[in-house]
Amino acid sequence: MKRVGKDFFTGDVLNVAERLPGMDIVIKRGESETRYTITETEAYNGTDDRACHASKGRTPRTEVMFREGGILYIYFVYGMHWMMNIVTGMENNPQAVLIRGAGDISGPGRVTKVMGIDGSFNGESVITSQRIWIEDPGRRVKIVSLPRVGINYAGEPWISMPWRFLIRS
DNA sequence: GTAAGGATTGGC
DNA sequence: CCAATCCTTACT
Repeated sequence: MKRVGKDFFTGDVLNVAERLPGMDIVIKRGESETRYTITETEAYNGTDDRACHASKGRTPRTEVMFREGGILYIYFVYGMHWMMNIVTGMENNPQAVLIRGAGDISGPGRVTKVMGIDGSFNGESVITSQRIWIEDPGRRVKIVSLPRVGINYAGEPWISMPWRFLIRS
């Protein structure tokens, strides 16, 4: 079993966000497992990062981000899209990695739609879950980092931080 | 209770 | 360019 464990997800969000592209998300439904290679991520880095939901404090929605890394933070935006994040870091240090692309899927809203991810996955542990986890096949991939998308409201310097990570194709 | 706005997407 | 669509948060 190549399932990625707790030590990886309790590490710093920037390290996790940069290393996830090239690893696989595995979704198990019934007896069938589907693998999607992660192609794009973004890091949301603690209470100082004005683009991170946790910068507004510990609320019912952001509560999962304050827990120990390795669980999912799933939320609903624009009245139609689910966003999937993996919480990272230690307890009380709210961080998460947004999954923006996997396999042939481009865009975070499409990722959750194709994978069947919704609010029922919020707080679920990718370390122990029997329906979603991460595997590391040991692929060598080149990573490009760029500014994050859709967070202009956060202002500088957060708009310009190169915390979006993609596989260089 | 009310209001504003969003870590997006698809269509014009 | 802009509408869709509803949840979360802040404020009265």
